[in-house]
Amino acid sequence: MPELPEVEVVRAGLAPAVVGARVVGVEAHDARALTRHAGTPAEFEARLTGRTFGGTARRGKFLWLPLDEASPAGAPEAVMVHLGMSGQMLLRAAGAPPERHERIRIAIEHPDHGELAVVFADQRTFGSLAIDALIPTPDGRAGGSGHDAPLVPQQAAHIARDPLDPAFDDALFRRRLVMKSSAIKRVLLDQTVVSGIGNIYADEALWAARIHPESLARGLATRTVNRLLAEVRAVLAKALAEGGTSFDAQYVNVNGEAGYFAHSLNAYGRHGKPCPRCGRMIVRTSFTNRSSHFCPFCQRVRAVQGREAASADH
DNA sequence: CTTCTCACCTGCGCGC
DNA sequence: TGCGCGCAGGTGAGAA
Repeated sequence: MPELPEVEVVRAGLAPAVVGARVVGVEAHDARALTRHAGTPAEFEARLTGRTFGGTARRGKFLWLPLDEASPAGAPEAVMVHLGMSGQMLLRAAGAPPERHERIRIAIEHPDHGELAVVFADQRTFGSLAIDALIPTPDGRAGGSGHDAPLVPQQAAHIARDPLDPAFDDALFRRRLVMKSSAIKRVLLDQTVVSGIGNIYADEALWAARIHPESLARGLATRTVNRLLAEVRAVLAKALAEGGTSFDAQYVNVNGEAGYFAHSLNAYGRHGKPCPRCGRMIVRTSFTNRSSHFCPFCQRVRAVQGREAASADH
């Protein structure tokens, strides 16, 4: 369940069960679920057992659970989680039967809630867990949402802050857009420019801002970029409030429940159906091994290559 | 340097 | 029923 709202639903769901809980057992069934982890599955199990979770944090689509105790070398660490395309973090009763596509099970003991199982299940195995070092943020601000520490996992340090992060720098985002000679949709999906946006919310935000996905990023007027950023925030916040987007049982919260934002989609997956704004057909085009969905009438290409330099400053 | 393609996987729904 | 094909919410190594 991969974009920002879905990952945030998972983070918020894990927090009450995990913070303050001690790991009493780890079973890593599948080494593919540890592709981001430097050691072996056995080493992961041994290193995590006995540790205590001190919080939950998220930046973009990266989620991490800081550990109370430092590493033997004295460095702060966290369990880093990336859900990939199909990962799930599920909370289950201790000893619950194996989930479909279960890859890793972490048995925990919480002072208030007793024994529980945290299960990482993942059909396509693009997601993974890792024990990763926490390093200081360059700006000294909190590393992500949900936790105050100015630390971020090494593996997530190259990712930009997400648009719902209070420390997100709008002016920096605008400056970086002006330097990009790519289509705006490609830039929205570039996690080093702005994190948390994936294929669904990119299409939704571009539809809401009435911007063609192939518009040249550096050709957008400042007011257009500001409108886009506002729509990105609006669609992410609304999707979060509705529990995320679920098309099937794949994308669920920690209790296995689907979100209902799929009912609020205006463009994504709606090709051949009328645009909710103008009534003309939404189209689908192929885009980097995936699809873009947009309204060709509401979303025109304005920023034509070769003309953008003259009109970029507003 | 920047930009872009492709591999990494499993499973589902569709047309034949 | 079965089979092949296209498609799916992401990422990052390596090529251009």
